[in-house]
Amino acid sequence: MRGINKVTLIGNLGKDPEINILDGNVAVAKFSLATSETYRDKAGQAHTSTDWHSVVLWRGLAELAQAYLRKGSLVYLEGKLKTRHYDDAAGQRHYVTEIIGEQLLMLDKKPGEQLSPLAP
Amino acid sequence: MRGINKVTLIGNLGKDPEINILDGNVAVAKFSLATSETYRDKAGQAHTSTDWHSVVLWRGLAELAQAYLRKGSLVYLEGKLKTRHYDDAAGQRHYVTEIIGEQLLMLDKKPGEQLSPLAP
Amino acid sequence: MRGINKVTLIGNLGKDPEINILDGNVAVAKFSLATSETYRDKAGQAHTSTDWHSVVLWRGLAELAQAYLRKGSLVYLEGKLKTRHYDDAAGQRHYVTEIIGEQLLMLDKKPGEQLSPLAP
Amino acid sequence: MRGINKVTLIGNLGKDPEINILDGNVAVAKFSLATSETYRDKAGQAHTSTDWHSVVLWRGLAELAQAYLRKGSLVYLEGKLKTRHYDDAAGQRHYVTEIIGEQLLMLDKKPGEQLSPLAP
DNA sequence: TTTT
DNA sequence: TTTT
Repeated sequence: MRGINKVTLIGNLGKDPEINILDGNVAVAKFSLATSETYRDKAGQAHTSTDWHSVVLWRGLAELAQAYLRKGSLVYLEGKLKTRHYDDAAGQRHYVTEIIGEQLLMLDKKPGEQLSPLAP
Repeated sequence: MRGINKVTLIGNLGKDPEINILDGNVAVAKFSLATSETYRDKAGQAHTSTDWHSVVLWRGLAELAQAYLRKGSLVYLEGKLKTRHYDDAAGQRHYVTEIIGEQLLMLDKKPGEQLSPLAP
Repeated sequence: MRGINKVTLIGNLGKDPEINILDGNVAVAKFSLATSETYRDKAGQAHTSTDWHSVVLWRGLAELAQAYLRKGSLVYLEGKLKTRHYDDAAGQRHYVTEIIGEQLLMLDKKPGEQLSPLAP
Repeated sequence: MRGINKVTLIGNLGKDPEINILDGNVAVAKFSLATSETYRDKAGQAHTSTDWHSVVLWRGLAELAQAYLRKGSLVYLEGKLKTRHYDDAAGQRHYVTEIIGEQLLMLDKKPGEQLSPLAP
């Protein structure tokens, strides 16, 4: 049975994306994305709660991120959830859940806007 | 700025859900959900890849899970991503990403079907 | 500026799909899909409300529909909204909104299940 | 069987929203929303295709639209599809499909931005 | 016109 | 750990 594994986020980048070029000239971009929601407590007081998401983009989407995304950029992102694991020096297993991006929309890009280059 | 944090899954429970009743008679259900996709490699060979997701349901949805979901059940689940952390005995920080369910559809429930009780 | 145009439905076919083969051997399938929701009125009485959607599938998805979908089938469908128009004999313009399917999951397909052939 | 009926749009308003106040002081807002996508033809030429959607907002969301949305505004909208019908003077039945908004995000609102009042 |  |  096939299934559905889909994530939809609208939020802001916490930092500039980190770009790596792998063997075969394949680009990978990673960044944290913050999604915020506001809610009211029982006393009617408004609060903001923020969730952070680890995003990974491959190939063309990574190149888009390198060219157009910076700390603070507002994006729409669609992708799938993947959880991988590694074992630390003490032999403890760690799990890392990432969103592998499949569609990206830049929501605050001004046409022709000049961007500062990414730190190397 | 408010954002969007939304997950949509269709998949099968790996085991019976674990139910806990917290203070104030609040029910919580946890289970792993498998989403599978099939793809073809360069040789045209079909492969199945499965992702596992940690799902948490609260209150009414947890009671639904207790009453109607079992190992193997096929469900549609909508929710939001939350990542929490804890420090292990060696002082290493671990991150855990869960999907907090907000809408649930049972896709293989037969009307009047008799379910085995959950293990205590 | 690019945008997002996405529809997600889970529901049942009202009738068998209608299949047409166009020039160039391109298959098109059309069917109505019912999505139901239950709600409670102010008196606590449960009601069911049903919406009907016009679905259009092209090529491979149309062939899937021909082979595996029948009246009553339960499906997950993802697609985009398209509104087209035509003028009737009295010169009045009519608008028709359809969902062009992009992803289809059969949710009640039994493996190896034998299906009655579609009426010609 | 309950189902899923969900629409997700990101696009721009074609005109200022039309606001009506019904009996019981219930606000309704209506507007057309354009979603655009770019694609390349076989010759590699880029084209833009636009779809128009009829959006209806009720109560609090209608008041939000009145206060903050204008022609050209960029919004994220989630809602459900509803198709209603009416018969014209010639006795022909017309169908109208609308998106009943359930969640709205303003994607280009500057904090404190001054908006021109809606035409009465 | 579907389904529970 | 699921399912087809």
